[in-house]
Amino acid sequence: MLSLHQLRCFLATYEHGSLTAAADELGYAQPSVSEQVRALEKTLGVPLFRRVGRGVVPTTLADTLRPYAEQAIAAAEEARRAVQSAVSLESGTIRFGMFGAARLYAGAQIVADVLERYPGVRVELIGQHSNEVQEQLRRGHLEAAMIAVTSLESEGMTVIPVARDELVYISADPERLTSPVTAARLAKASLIMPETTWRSSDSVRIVLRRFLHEAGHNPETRIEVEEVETAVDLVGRGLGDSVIPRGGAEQLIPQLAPHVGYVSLRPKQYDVMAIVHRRGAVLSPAAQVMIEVATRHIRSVTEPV
Amino acid sequence: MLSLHQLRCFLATYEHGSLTAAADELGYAQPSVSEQVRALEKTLGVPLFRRVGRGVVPTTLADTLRPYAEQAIAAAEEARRAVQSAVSLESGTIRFGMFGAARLYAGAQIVADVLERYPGVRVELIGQHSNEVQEQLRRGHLEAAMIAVTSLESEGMTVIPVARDELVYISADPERLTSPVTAARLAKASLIMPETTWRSSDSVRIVLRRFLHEAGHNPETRIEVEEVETAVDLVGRGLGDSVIPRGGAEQLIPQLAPHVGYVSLRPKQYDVMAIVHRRGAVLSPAAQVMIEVATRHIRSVTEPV
DNA sequence: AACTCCCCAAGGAGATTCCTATGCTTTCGC
DNA sequence: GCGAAAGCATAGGAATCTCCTTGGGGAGTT
Repeated sequence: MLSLHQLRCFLATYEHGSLTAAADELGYAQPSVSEQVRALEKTLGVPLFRRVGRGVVPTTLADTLRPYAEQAIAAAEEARRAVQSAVSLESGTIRFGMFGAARLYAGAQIVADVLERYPGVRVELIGQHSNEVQEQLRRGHLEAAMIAVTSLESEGMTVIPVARDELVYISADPERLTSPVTAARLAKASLIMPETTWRSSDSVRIVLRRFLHEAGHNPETRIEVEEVETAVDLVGRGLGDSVIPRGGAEQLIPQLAPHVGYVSLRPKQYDVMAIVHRRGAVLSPAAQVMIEVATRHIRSVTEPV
Repeated sequence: MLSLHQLRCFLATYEHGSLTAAADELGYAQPSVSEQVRALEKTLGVPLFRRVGRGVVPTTLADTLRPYAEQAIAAAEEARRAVQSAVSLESGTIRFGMFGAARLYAGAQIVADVLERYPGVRVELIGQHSNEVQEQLRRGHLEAAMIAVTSLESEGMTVIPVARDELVYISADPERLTSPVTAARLAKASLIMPETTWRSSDSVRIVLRRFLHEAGHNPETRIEVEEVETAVDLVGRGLGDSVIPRGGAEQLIPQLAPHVGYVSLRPKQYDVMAIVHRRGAVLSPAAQVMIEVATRHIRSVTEPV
C-alpha cells in the first residue's frame, strides 16, 4: 500500500540523486531509505531509479511520479497546517510568505492590522525575495504568499494578480528626468541595480530585460548592490541612475536622497504583485485573513492591475 | 508522523460517522481503525471526533481537515494511475540517445512514427554526438541509444550493430571521382573535415585513420569545421574534398552543392551504427519501441551490417 | 431491567521499520 | 593500473507498529 513515507523517501532521493544523501537529509540510515524506495518500486511495479555505479539516476517514470508525490506530501503538510491554524486563530501563529520589498509598501501595517483583529495570534512574515518564497511554496513549506511575479502562469500554482506598481527611472540629475525614458535611453544609462543575489530571476530585472530586448538593446548594469536602499543612496550621490518600483521611490527618496527625482519609462513598465498558492489547495482561515489584509494594503498604495 | 493510512481511516470514519462502519468498509476490525484515528489525533494534537454514546461526531477541526485528507489521498491515487499509464505508453516520456548525424538519416521521421503509434507520449531525442551520448549512457542518464561505433566492444556496454553506411569521397572536381580513392590518394588530398570538437573520437575520423595507417600514411586535414553541412558547402566551392557517410552525401549534396559528386574508397570503408546500452540492463518498453523504430528507419536508408 | 449497539482497553502474534555491519561495484586520485 | 573512497545491496536483529481477539462500560431501546 502506497504510503507518504515512501513518497518522502522517493522525493529526497530524486532531488539528491543519491540514497545516501537522501538518508542524510531525512535523518535515517541509508539502507532504510533504500528499503522504502524499493518497497515503492514494488507496489508500483515499476523501476524508479537506475542504480549506476556512483549514485542513482531517476527514470522517466520517476519524472512522471514526482509531481504527484509532491502534491500528496504537500496536501498532508497543508492538512497539518490547516488544522493548526484553525486552532490558532485564537491562539497560534499565522505564517505567510511575502517578498522582501514588501516592506516598501506596508509590511508593518499589515502585521498591525492582523494583530488588531486577532489579538491572540503570533504573525510570521516569511521571505527575503519572491523567488525564495516561491520555492518554499512549491515544497509546501508555505501555504500562500504575496510576491512579485512576471508571469501569471506557474507550474502547479494558482496566481491571482492583486496590484501593480509602476517602475520608475530615478536620477539625481534633473536633466534626465525631463521626459519619459525610452528603451534606447535606458540602454545608454549608467545603472545601479539592487537584488544582486537574485539578479537572474528578480522580477524588476526580468521586466527590464524584456523592455530592452524588444527594442533590440541589451541590459547592462554599472553597479550591483543588494539593498534597494543602497541603490537609492548611490543614485543620490550621483554615481548613476536606477529603476525601481514607484512605491519604493516614494518611500525611500525623501529620507535617503531628497534631491533625487523620478520619471516614468516609455512605454510604462510595471511590477505585478500577486497572491500565489498551490493549485487546488484549500486555504486555511489564517491564510485567508492574511490574503485579505495584505491585498487591501497593497491596493491602497498602488494601482489596480 | 502523518500517514496516508491514518487519513484513509479518518475519512471513512468521517463519512460514516462510525468507527465500526468505517472498519467494515476498510476491511479491518473496529479497534484497528480506532487506533489509527487516535494516532492521527495525537500527531495533530487536536480532537477530531467527539465520542458520543452511539457513534462518533466530527468536530469542526475534522471539517477543516477533511478536504486536505481527500486531496492527499487523491494525489496518491493519481500517482499510481499516472505511473501505470506511463508504463503502458499511454503517456509519459520516451527518452532515447541518438548521435547528431542521425538527422541525416531519419531523425524527424522516427519521432513522427513513435508519436503516431503512441499519441500520448512525449519523445526526447538526446544528444549532439555519438561520444557525448556514450558518456551519458555510461553515467546512466540514458537507458539506450543509437550511435555510430568503431568497435563492437565497449567496456560495460552491450553493442548491437544495426546497419552500416559507406564512407564516400566527395569532390567538386569530376577528375577525382573517376575511380575509387585509395589510401595513397586520400593521403595526398586536401581534406575538409567536420566534427572538429570531437575530432579525436569521431567515428568517421577513426575509420579513416585506420584506413590510412594500414597503408603507411598519416591523416592530415586542411580545413576543420563543425557541421557536415558546412563541409559539404565548402567542398562545393572547390576549397577541398571530404569524406562523409553516403547517407549524408545523398541528403546534403542536392540541396547544398549540386555539382559535387562522390565515389567509394578502395577498399570500401564503413561507418557502423549500433544500439548501445549498459550491459545486463533490462530495457523498458519505451526503449524497446525506440529501438525498433530507429532500427527500421536506419535500415531503410542504409545497407545491412 | 435486560438488550443492543458501539466505543475503549488490553494483550499478543505478525509485519514493518530501522539500525549496524559487511560485501560488492564503480569511480577517482596517484 | 591500483589502492582508496564512495555508494548501493544484503543480512540479521531489536524496536515499533499494525491488527487481531477478547472483554468491559456507557447510552439508547424495548
